[in-house]
Amino acid sequence: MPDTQRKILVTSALPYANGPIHLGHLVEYIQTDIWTRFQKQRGHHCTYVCADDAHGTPIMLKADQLGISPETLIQQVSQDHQRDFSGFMVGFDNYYSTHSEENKHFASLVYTRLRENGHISKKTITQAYDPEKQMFLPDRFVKGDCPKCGALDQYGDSCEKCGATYSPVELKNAYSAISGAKPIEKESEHYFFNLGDFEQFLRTWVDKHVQVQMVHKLNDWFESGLKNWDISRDAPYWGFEIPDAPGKYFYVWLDAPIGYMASFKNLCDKSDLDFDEYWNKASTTELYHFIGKDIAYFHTLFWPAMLEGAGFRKPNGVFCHGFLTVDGQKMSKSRGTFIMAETYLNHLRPEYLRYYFAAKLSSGIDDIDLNLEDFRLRVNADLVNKVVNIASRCAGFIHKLFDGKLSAELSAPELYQEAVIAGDSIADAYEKREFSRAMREIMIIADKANQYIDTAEPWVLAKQEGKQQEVQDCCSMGINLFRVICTYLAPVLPQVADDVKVFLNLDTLAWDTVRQPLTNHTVNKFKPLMQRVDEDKIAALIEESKQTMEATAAPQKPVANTLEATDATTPLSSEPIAETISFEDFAKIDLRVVRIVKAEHVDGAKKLLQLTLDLGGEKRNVLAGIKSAYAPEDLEGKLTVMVANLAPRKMKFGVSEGMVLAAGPGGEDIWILEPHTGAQPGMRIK
RNA sequence: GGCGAUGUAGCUCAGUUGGUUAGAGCAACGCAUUCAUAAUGCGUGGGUCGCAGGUUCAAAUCCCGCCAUCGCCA
Repeated sequence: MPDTQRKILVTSALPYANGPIHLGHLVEYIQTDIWTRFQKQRGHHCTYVCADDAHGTPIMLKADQLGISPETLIQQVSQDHQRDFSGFMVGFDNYYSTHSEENKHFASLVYTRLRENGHISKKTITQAYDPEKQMFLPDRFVKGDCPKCGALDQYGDSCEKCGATYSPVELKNAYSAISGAKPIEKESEHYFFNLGDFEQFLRTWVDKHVQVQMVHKLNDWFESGLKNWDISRDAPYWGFEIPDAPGKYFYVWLDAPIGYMASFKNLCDKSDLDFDEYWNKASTTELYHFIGKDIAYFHTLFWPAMLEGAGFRKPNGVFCHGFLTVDGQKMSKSRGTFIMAETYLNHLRPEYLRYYFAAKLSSGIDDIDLNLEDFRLRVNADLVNKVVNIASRCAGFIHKLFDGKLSAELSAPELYQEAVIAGDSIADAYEKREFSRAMREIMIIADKANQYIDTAEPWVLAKQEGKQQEVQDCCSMGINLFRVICTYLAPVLPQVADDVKVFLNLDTLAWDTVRQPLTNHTVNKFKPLMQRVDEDKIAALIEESKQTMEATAAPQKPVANTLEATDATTPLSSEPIAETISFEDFAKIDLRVVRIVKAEHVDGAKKLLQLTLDLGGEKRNVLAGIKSAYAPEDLEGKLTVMVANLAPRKMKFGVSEGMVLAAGPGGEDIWILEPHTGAQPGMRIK
């Protein structure tokens, strides 16, 4: 038991209830879960709550598309989410929903207190309105042509082609993404939370409660001025109606963080936890929120200001983490690296990923990369080859020669002591969320254990007369070190921890129990605790991810209620087949197979790559706008197709002598053509 | 375009307030070993610390510029 038992409430951000959990989400839940398990293992009273974020326009519309009620949708999604979390051994003490009585109560309570304290104001604003569907349209639900560059079919807030930002009313040929109708402008009175009232409070609060990297970013926001926050939405809206304001609903982001309170309240009603003890203004309990850096604004400004304004306690810390990339790039559906939690679990054990994330997570906000090859090698080397191996190589002797009984004394007490002392630094690393440091320090103990066994050579002693005691001693020593290591790894590897308890015949792996080594103690027969990550399983995972994404990509397009505009997203409808041409017209275009011998970045160019193409003798320089989709090194050596007789064109960054053929809407989604194997540079395509 | 973060060995990352020949794990290579899930141990090679300047007796570390990646904003 620790000297003083802390009371800690921990949350992860609430996942949005309109889609499945993927590996990107899991960085956060695994990080939080490890930290929570660590606190519990240390003897603190730690409670981990979460919930589905179940309100808002996207959910309303998705339910509509599917022809089900929002209640049914969020019910189903909640089940899927909880299945996935439990599959990854994320051990919430309570998992709830923002669509709940408790949340309605607290959202209203927070709001009315803010209003009573003068922090709510009203203002009439003009927004895009869908006359057919009779609802106001969020920016993302208005589509049309970019007013700057004319790119077709862009969202109402910004252009993906040229990056321009604008308001939906500026779009040319605007249409509602829901009904296809042309939006009109309409006025409505909105309710605002006066964030500006809290500037002084926030400036000092932020300094002490969020990571330094985040403070830099927050300073930006402070300098540009805190704007009042629009917290109301007009009916029809899927959410809670605002008290004394018929037809006005709380914006989803208002009641989402309040969901932390609601979930905890729900747990209090089922247990002996006291809500007020944790949430009263002067609470001495601790409150921490783990979130992604993308939602920092809500959690480091709006949320503490709301709590302050409504007379509740503020968090002790808001911990931001970075995003997940896979093999160095954003998760990509076409590459099969957009991996759903469920898909992962069809192929691989959750603890592999838990360990890998732990080995890479720090307290900072840097993105972390899941490099699949590194993942396999790292997990196999550390967990199986190093850690599990220790037990595996000692257990046989103990079991066969000594009937499972460990020696009465440690043969290398100083080494054992070293491992116990290392626990202080490891605990410090866990506490500070420096998980990568913790894993590194644990592996040093594992290395030392293997070195120890190598030096002791029990397999040699076992063959010698009168050395039985030494065999038992050194193997007992190995088992003892193994126990210490597994205790330190327990927050990361819950299943292994449970299995180790059975093997070692222990009923707890509480942190401090390692101070007392296992002597004269009988252990059970050893069973392999973990298999290596199989290369084929990873390949199968990627393959299934590709297929799943292809399968879901199609039906996700709104089949919806009406109108032609809904299928505007198919390639054929957004760009109809061009006018018929004669064969002679086609024959004028000289298409050739080429090899990309060199591909490099162009200084100063945002979209272009410079390609050196080999036509089988002749070389051409081509500037291609494919930088957003390809890294140069991925192209070199590959074959593709170019228009060889296109007139050279002078561009800002040089002359382009032709063009390569590619398809796709742009951005990451550009695919260049590649001939089947056998084609040779210079061959004409006809 | 503005702001911020990042850029260290093939891969993943450490590198405290500037201070000897820049570290670890994995991978590679050599040797040893066989108790262990072809595991382990010892050893070797491998780096213009993104590029180019500057400050300093001394720079991966501080300053300026540029490049790349990522994010936020207009």
